[in-house]
Amino acid sequence: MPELPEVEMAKRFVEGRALGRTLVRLEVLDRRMLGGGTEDDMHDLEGQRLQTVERHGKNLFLNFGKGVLHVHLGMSGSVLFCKDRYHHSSHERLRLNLDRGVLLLDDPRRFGRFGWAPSMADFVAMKGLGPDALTITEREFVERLTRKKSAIKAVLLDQHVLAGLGNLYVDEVLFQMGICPRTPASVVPQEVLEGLWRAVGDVLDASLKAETDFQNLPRGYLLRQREKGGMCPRCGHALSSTMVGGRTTIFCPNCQKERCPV
DNA sequence: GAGTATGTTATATG
DNA sequence: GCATATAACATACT
Repeated sequence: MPELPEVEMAKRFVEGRALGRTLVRLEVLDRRMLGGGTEDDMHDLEGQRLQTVERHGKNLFLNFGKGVLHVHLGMSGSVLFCKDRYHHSSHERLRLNLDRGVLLLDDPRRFGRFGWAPSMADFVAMKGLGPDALTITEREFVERLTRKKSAIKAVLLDQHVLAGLGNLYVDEVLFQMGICPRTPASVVPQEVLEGLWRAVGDVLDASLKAETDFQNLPRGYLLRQREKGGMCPRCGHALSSTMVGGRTTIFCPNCQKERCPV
């Protein structure tokens, strides 16, 4: 589920239910998922009020004043809320008992992480994350991509370059721009990189507008076809599947052959 | 059983 | 240091 738009939805969800609420008791239900900080650090947040909720890339931060609770949803994580404190979900890993209601982190595959950090900025610096994909400037985007020799898909997936895009949305923006996923970033002309920057913003905005439901995306989006193994929404050619940067990559061999080294 | 999966990190190799 | 590939993590689903 979680790339940038899904995490942004989770942020809004938490804001709507828990902003201003006091964390009465925190329960770590799976220590294997502990990321930064110690369990004691997390318990120090008890008694504090949730002041703000922030996001950087795919990372979510609940700011309790005395530091932030960091959450990464991994491949299968989701945030749930229940009014009833006796309610349990099938794969809950972290439980935040509030003065009204309970926030749960549910994650079947346990690829997610949670922990404590002094602030979002500290966490981002410590991990060396690139700028957030939704707020990066055109200039910075071009600067960060233009000298990379790796396949452009691998560069866009690298959270140290740009934080927030995952496998599905990278395929989408490359499709929108007609760029072959294997093209080295360094051979993409500057004006095309500028267009790509715009495509990143447009695709993320469209996904948020669709509330991350692919079927609600505009016609002409690759994400609507991905499951069906179907046809290019632009030219009708059969979509291809290949591996780039170790990930399954769906693309249209007809629309995305510009400078393709394959 | 095999193959696949929206993520990240460690490790090995050139 | 960079680029690339691979495995590992843990679980669910087809």
